[in-house]
Amino acid sequence: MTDQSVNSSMRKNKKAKILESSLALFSQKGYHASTIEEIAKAAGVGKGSVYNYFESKESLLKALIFETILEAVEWMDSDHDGVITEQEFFQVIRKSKKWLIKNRKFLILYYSIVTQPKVNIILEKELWQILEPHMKKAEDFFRHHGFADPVAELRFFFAMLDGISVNYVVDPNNFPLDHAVDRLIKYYEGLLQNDAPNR
Amino acid sequence: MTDQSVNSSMRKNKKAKILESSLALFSQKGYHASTIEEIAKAAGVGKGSVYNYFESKESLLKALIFETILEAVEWMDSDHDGVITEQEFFQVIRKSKKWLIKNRKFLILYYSIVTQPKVNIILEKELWQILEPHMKKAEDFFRHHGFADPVAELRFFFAMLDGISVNYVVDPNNFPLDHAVDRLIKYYEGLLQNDAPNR
Amino acid sequence: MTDQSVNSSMRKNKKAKILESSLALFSQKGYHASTIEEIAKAAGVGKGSVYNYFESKESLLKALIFETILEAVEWMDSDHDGVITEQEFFQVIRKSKKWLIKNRKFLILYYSIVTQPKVNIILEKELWQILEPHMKKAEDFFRHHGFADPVAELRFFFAMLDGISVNYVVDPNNFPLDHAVDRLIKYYEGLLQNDAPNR
Amino acid sequence: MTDQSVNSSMRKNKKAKILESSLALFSQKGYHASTIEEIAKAAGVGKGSVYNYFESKESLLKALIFETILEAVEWMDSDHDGVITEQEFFQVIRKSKKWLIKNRKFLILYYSIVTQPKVNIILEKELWQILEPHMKKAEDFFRHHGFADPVAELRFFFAMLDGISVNYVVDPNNFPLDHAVDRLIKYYEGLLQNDAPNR
DNA sequence: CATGAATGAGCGTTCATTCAT
DNA sequence: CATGAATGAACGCTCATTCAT
Repeated sequence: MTDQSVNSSMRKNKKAKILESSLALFSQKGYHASTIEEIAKAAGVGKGSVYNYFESKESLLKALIFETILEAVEWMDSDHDGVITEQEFFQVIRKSKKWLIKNRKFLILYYSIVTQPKVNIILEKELWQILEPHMKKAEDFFRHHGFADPVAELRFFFAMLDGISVNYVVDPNNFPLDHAVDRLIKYYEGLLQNDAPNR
Repeated sequence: MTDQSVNSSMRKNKKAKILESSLALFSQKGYHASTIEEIAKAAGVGKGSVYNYFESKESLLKALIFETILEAVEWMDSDHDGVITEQEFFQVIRKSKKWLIKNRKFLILYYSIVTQPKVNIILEKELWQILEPHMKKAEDFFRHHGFADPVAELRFFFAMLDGISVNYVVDPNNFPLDHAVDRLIKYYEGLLQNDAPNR
Repeated sequence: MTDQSVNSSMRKNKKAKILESSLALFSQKGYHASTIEEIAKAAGVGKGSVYNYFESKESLLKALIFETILEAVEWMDSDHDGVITEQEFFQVIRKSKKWLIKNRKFLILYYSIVTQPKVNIILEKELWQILEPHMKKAEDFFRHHGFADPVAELRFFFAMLDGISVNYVVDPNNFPLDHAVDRLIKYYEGLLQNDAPNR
Repeated sequence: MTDQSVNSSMRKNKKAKILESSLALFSQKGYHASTIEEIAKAAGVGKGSVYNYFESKESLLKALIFETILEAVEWMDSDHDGVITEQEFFQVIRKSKKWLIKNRKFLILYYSIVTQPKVNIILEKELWQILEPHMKKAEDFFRHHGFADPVAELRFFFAMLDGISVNYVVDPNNFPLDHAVDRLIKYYEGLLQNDAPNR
């Protein structure tokens, strides 16, 4: 057992603890309803300390989101060769499921933020810079498989993932996640093997 | 119709104006970030007047949501015979698209609310009472078409709708709504016509 | 049975009803905590009507107080000959007791008002004009009975009455009103019959 | 003592300053008519600071009342032997006078509060717990002096004190406090020395 | 006169942020 | 860096008062 694996609350650094407790609170009560004092208390630090690590409540939110997004991108994109194979495509879906389960709290927060235009605009630009290269690769994947409109195809694909995702995070105990992911995989298996029609 | 009844701004009654402006603001800035004063000003009424029509900010939110949900249910469920035919099923999808476009603001609000557990709990129970009978009918539809797990099937179906919905409302200018709806329709056409495999 | 004796709520005029219900509410919840709307509702009239009879909430309060004070003065001072006899003096005490019981609500209000300097100043002057002549007569009573400082004597006498009064109105069920009034009467009987010492 | 500890206005701690200024305002304008902002300003602190020391305006009021009551009980009851002698009884009266003068503001507030049933109920129970043991002792005093109804006797005694008290605090410049206290003392001297009649 | 919808000043309270220690 | 007392802008909400009907 390495030193880092010692249980969370024991010796994580303060910044990480603050991120952790703010994620827990934001996802549970919402961003506005969570106070800096609660976050600090949950992180086991003083209220003022939060401001030693983050400029403001809003920048804490941003940091939280980017941290997880970057982590996710990293995690998904294990192969950096710039091309997505069919095998990798289905791999991503399966990985998504695991990631979804692990990052439920984050996703709740993410969807509640992303649905607020005023807030969304702030994130949008920066997020896009991170995600764009990966999107391009995914577009190419659909393009190379002969889809007439790979951009639309990609957005539809993400819509399906979002649909599953949002339903799972909101109701993790009842939503049939396995069933849904299976359906999605079967769907794209059919679509990709198929000769032409749906493209 | 007397002269006084043609008063200023289109003579919509105040309650309706308040609902309208609060929907606009809630969907744009979020529930918490919108203030009663803004809502009142946008509705062209005094701050205190809001409280002549709604008990509190929260009850205004609730009213807003239930009003639209009930309208939607009514609108979707034109045929009250208790059974959904295949034709009606595809009809619902097509109607959904129109409703989505018309109720974009509402949906933004809805998704931002539904992803906040604390708030969600308040709505959940009451909403469920309204929606349950319709869900049962939809379940029966899948059951009668030979699906092994109609409940899961239904949730998957709604996940797909949610996926399209949430992507459209967040980015209406770029999301390929028609493409996505077409894909969805084709998918279910395949699934329903098919002899067995996917069920 | 005369026409006026028909039960209160039946055909009292509106002004009287408003005075009645405001007294009930003011004494129960306090002046500030009672709203015009409550008063109006309790009086069975519209909110706006209160303003047809009284200029403001404050003037309603004033009217309430002066009305009862004048009534009380009238009631106490049945004999207008300008002189208080010993018999009349004890009569007043006994009458006070009855009045106390009848006007408990008023007295609660009165004491809560009189203990607020800012408010009290408003009343003080006007009240004094009403009460002064009667006070003079009472002073003379003590003076004629040989008290060295009739003004102080009078104030002490009223302090005793106030003491009994405030204790009774605050706790009418437990305060031994009869006992207290008896003590007071005996005390003054002793004082007045006595030859000299206490004066 | 460091230099910083001699800060501005006498370095009374903030909580004490807030209590002081709220007492001044409550007694002058009444509880409801005094605002937190005024209190804060008078105490030389920010509005928000009041809430660092007191949960709410109401709890500030309660703190104010209990603080003084407890102090008073302590002050009056110097001898804790559980028995009141005749000498101590008269001592209490004389002490009361001094306390009255010192705590005029408090008493104005106290009487204005105690005459509002709704508010009174909140205090009543807690106050009673503090005062009860002392009342019992006073009851015993009257009992041991042969009074037929010591409970009533005690209440009458407090009524007399209240009468003097309320008249003094409302009109401290004109009310003949010394005269009244003398009268009261003489009265009880007579009553206690006397053989029997009045008991 | 009677009414109650409309109003906005003003309240108690919250909370992100600052800063002296 | 760490802290939490101090702050005041800003909020939701109340209610005395007005006024069109």
